[in-house]
Amino acid sequence: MAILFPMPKRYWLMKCEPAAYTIDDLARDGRTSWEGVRNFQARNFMRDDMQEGDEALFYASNADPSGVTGLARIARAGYPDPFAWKKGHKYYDEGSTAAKPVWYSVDLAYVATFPAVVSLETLKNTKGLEQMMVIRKGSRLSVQPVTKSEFDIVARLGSKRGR
DNA sequence: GCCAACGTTGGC
DNA sequence: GCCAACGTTGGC
Repeated sequence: MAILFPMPKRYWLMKCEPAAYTIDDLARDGRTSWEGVRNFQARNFMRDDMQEGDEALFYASNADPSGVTGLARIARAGYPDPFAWKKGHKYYDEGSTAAKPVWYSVDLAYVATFPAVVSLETLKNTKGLEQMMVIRKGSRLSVQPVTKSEFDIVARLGSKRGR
C-alpha cells in the first residue's frame, strides 16, 4: 500500500516558454495548474509518476538565455486536464472525456527563484549533468525526469549569487 | 527568423 | 505497418 510504502520523492524538469509562463508568474501566483501538455510521454510522467511533494526544476525554453530559472514543487499529483474538455479552447481535444481522459495536469507550487538563470550552456558544462535529457540536441520533451543528484547540483548552482 | 530534430497524421 | 508530409519545438 502506498501508505505503508510511500514512493520515494522524484525530481523533474518542467519546460515552459517565458511568453506563456515564468517563474515570476509562479512566484506571484504561489501555485498554478500545469495544463496543456499534449505529448504522450510527458503525459505518462504526469499521470503515472508525479507525486505531491516531488520537486522540479523550472526551465525557461526559447528564452535569452534558456535555462533553469527556479524551483517548484508538485502540489497535486496527476489529474485529468479539464482544458481538454473546454470546447473551443486551444487545449480542447474531443477524444478526451470525463470517463476516459486522455490528457493530464498537475499543480505546481512556487519554491524559489534563482538570483541568476542557470543557463543551458552552464548545464552543458557542469560535471555530473552529462546525462541530463535537456542538454541533448533535439530534446523536446517538456516534462523530464532528473535524478536527485542532478537536481541538487542545479539547485546549488542556482542558489549562488552573481554568477 | 532560420532550420534541424522530432512527434503525429494519414494515405496506401 | 510503412513512411512521406506536415506541424511544432526550441537552440541559435
